[in-house]
Amino acid sequence: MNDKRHIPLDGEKAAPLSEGERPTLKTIAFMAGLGVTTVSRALKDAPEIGQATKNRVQLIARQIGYRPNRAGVRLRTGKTNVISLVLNSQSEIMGLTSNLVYGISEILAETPYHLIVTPYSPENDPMQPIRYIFETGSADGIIMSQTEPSDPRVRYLTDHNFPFATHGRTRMGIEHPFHDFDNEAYAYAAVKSLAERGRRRIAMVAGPSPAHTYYWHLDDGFRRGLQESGAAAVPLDHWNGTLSLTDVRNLTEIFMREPNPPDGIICCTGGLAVAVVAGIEATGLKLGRDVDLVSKQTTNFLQWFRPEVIVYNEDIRHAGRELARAVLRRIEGVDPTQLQSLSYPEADQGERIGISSR
Amino acid sequence: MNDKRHIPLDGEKAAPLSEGERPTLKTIAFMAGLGVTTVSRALKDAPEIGQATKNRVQLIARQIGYRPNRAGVRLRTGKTNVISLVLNSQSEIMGLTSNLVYGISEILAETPYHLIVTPYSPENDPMQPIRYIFETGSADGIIMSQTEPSDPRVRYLTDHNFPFATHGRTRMGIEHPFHDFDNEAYAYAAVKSLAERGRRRIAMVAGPSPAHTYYWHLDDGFRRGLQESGAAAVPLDHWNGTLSLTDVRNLTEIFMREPNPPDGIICCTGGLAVAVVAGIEATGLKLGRDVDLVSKQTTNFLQWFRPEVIVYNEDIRHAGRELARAVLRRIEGVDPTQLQSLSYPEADQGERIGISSR
DNA sequence: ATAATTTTCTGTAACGTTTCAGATTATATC
DNA sequence: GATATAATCTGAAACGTTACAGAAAATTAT
Repeated sequence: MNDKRHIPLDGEKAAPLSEGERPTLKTIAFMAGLGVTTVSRALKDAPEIGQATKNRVQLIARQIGYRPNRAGVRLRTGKTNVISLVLNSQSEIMGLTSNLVYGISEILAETPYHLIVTPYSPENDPMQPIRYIFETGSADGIIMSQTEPSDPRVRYLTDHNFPFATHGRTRMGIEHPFHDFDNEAYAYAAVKSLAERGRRRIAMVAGPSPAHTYYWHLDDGFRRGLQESGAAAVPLDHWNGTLSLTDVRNLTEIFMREPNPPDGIICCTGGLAVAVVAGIEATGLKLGRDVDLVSKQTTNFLQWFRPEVIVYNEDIRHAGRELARAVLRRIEGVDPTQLQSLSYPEADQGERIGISSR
Repeated sequence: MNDKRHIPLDGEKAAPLSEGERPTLKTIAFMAGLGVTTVSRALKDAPEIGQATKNRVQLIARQIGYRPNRAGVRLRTGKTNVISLVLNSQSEIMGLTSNLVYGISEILAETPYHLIVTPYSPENDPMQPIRYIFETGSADGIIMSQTEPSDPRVRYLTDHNFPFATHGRTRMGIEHPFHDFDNEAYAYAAVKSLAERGRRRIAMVAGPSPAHTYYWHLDDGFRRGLQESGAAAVPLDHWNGTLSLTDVRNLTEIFMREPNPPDGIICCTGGLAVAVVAGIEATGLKLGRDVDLVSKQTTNFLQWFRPEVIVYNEDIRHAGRELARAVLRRIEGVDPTQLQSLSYPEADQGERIGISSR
């Protein structure tokens, strides 16, 4: 079979005398005595290239450490091999950004994709980075967080058929890839664990964001839990959307001094829990005795802070992995309904590891 | 002057009938009745283009929302307009990654640069991502952390004259751009504040990384502080390099139970402080009474944890900004010695804001 | 008015890749 | 042995940009 090599005559093709230069298809073509087209196809295992040739070309490519020029591919095909992570640079739940980044990177590391991080400050329009990426075609897919029940970004990208995945769900009748923590299940479990401890008057500090979808899931789970356990909800009025932790602490203090304070509180982030604990303790009440606190955390630290806090963990790194897988598969054309996943609250085992000290 | 427009004849040039397509130089050239070369130059204010033409071209470009195609520029010029942030995905000091990213992004937002994040897992060779970026030319500059006193990455990039900036200094006789927190000043200030409170036997938990440069700076400041204040160092033997926080807690407990325990401890990260406090309290000793603790933190949370801890802040977002500015200027050819900066410990004001609750 | 000079503009080529439409060679068919 | 068919391979063109060398027009000098 095709054993005769095509020996190139001297000067038949411009010899790429590239010493130290990065090898290109031309380099390989020259070395193999083939055309660049053939090489290009051989490297991607095209069926119209002979097996022997493919092996030969691939061997050469491997030997000289050929790596396709991203700009060349991108210019010709429009494929960027980039995933863009778009997030709000303000609202940092402890370790959220880093773990998302690391989780996504774990998946992308085995692909040709690079990860571009595109933060936007809260005073800017959240649509702006989205439009930019779409209009300039600077990524093949987008991962975004801070999802809202009716999210214009989701509408825009869906309308334009641009691959994306959201951290969090929407409620707008559009099927799209997402990964979400099951906050309904969390709030439900939280109520149950309080009820188990005999707590009957329960309040939930759901974070200052009824704008975000998770608020409603929490609320659903909260209600379901109350219903089943027969405990009463203690409403937190006037806790508007833009509270600092200090505000939360002070409000908690006022709140706990009112007649009939709650004996169980549910927090949706570790940050809130810290502030709420400070407020509780300012009134002289004692955690675990007078009042129990359940909190979700994304980084193992509440146990160090107050071991009495009942903790559920949300694994953000896992979310990052799921989101990365989802966009990649969406880019491949997989149906959005196949790319929706939830993760569930993990009751903390009380292990005191996790905040890396390095 | 030059008022006569060059009116293109019908069909003189291939009319780019691009409806909905992204505008390119060709589009503008067609609209302006000019050559693409002229347009290209007009957009970058080249001196050989008439002022009137420049204005006209720039107006058109603005109107139709022209944005240069990154792949085109990159292929032609080799300029990627990308900065790569290379970091260890394991060693996460609270909020370090996110704040670095946000700080860098703040600066890059006003430039054409994008930020690619390239984490590497600790089991991989730290040189690998560096080589990849250099060999594939996938960025114009690198920002990296986890700097070591004799850092092979610094040597490699310097040898290859590739722009970079490090978070942390080296001690290898190479002048390179860096930004660093003045750990010497911090350790010194920490000793002084302990001495002020009458503490005489001081130990330092400098983190498990004598491999990293900052360890030595801490040590320098520690010694200087002791010398000036006449306090004694309590050595921490057998605290080897890979301790979990639980290990730290347990070691602290053992340590504090030995005869003549320290009455002042200095921690170099908030994570360590948490574990050390837990160890101290396990022995029944009381913070602020029996022993004082000074810690550095990169996120406001120690005050919430134990208000007794004496806190100094390290502003990582600021570090990100400085590092971004440094690489950018290095890319422009500015001398490395001009691109070295330090930031100084800020004694905490005790404000209880900073952990965003959103 | 003509030549010399400056100013302003232009087409071509190249960066590295893939797609298209063929071209060449080998193999099978009659 | 000629022809059809399949299997391999190929050059040219294009993606959008910039560098180069040069052309055309306007201005100045003679």
